[in-house]
Amino acid sequence: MADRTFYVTTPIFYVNDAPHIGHGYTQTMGDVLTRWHRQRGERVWYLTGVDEHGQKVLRKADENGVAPQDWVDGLVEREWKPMLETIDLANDDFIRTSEERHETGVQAFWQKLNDNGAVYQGEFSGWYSVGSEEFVGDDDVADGEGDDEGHQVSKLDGSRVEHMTESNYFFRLSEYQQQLLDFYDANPDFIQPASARNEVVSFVSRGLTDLSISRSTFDWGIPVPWDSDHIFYVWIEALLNYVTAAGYGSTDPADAQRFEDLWPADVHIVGKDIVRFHAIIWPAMLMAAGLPTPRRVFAHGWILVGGQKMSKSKANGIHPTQIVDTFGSDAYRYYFSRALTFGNDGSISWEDIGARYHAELANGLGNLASRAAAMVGKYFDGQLPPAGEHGEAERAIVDLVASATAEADAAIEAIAPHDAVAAIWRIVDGLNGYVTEQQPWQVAKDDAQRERLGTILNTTVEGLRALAVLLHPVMPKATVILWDSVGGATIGDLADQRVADVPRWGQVPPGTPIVKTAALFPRIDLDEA
RNA sequence: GGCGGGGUAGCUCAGUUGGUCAGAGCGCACGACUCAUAAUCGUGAGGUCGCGGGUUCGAGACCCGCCUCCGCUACCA
Repeated sequence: MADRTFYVTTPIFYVNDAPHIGHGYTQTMGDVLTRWHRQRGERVWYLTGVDEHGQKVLRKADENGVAPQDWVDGLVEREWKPMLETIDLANDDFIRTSEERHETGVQAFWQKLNDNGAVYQGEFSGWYSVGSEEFVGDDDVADGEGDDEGHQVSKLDGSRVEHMTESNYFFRLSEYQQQLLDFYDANPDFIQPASARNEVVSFVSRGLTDLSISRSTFDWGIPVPWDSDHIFYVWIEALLNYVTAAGYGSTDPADAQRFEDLWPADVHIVGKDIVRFHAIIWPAMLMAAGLPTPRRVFAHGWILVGGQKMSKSKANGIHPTQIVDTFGSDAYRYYFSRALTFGNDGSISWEDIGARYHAELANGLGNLASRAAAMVGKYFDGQLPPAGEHGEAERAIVDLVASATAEADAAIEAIAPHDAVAAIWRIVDGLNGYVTEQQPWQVAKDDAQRERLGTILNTTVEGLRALAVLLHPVMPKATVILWDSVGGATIGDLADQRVADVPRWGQVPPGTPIVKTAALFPRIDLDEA
């Protein structure tokens, strides 16, 4: 039992666009992780949210002729919050960077750094587009052609840019190079997987330059408290969501208490494109503020989309809804947990989702639940028979559940949900094999083997009981149905079941009604889907 | 250009420190069974582990070269 809360975050996603498959993936993995920890009996806090400031949002709002706050309000309500429902996320908090709690915390944080000398005023120079009134990144500048021959232009909107210098504030990031390297050295697991860690270490080893933290050319952001002409550079305030959401900077004692309990975060789940911000800038900021650094930053890979059906609807990505509408949220969550190695790139395809849905969920787990309930119904009037003495086959199942549970738990600890699901699936396969080999339908023909028949079905139902608990973090909905089907109500709420108790046999009392429910994962005609 | 990660059965991928490591799942073929969502179980075919050298008694796994894919190489997020 943890003495403090297990705190997990996703990145806060930039609300420039609608969510796509990658966002859903990150959130789902964090959800599986945190749900599992809850079932270990730990206190858990799972944070996700959105990043709403910055030039791109402002530009998008301008293009649509609305105020930036109205623009993000619409997107968040219309797209981002509904997605949490779509993929069945059990997040504890959802932070928006335009919220007051965030602004307050950000200003308190940077005021502190300004006070202790970690910030100074300097010159920032870069390509500036007078037309669109913004600085343009070096990569977004190109040689002009035609009328713009001899000038540099912005690739974003084609407007001419000129090299300009403005006064703004800097964070003394360069002073943290050695401290960071020492930190990585002392905490080899801070950045995972190793490939991400290597990139970060080599990057920092090459030297760091100070970081510009404010902008004065536009105003969609959080004001710098000591200079109202400036707002904070979006990244430098967005990162702070992890602490502001946890209560940092609030004057309410309850928030201070909450922050004490939550911080430092146990895991920041991030995409590998933003590792640098989380593994370099973020810890340096925290060091400067005298706050503890997060325990782990875990970078997951890219999802590559193949197959016909999916690429057809590509545009700027695939919306999770497309998958959920056809296969359901459980299957969606299962697929991403199982089919991709968390931390590596992986490919998905509509065909593969369909194949795994049928082979693993419908034929594997769903059919197992179905055949078990059907036999208890047929041979024992739907009441769970008591188990007689366990034979070798039963002992093998009991051992299998124990070892698979331990293996899955260790995999979650290592942030390898794909391994956890694979371990749990050994139980599904083991039970299907057990039922087939024990041939209860044959045993049923012999009245003298009534007890033996009961033992087989009792063991199968107990196995399903274990599966319901172990798979609950991955498939919250289907497992509740399964739990009810195997009489879990006589034990308690599924969410209250502990991982550590899973291997304990004989939890469902004999006589408990075993109900054959509608198919957990009905077969789907994909030609029509 | 520099740094880093890949290229393993039709497909998606596992393969710590070199010696049952040539594997899994899916797909396919054949067989068994009928409780079940035309589901389940068993058996089998299939690969010169990107290419060429080298080290070693022995190399997907170590070294060198090459081909190819991808990521990073900071202030759009």
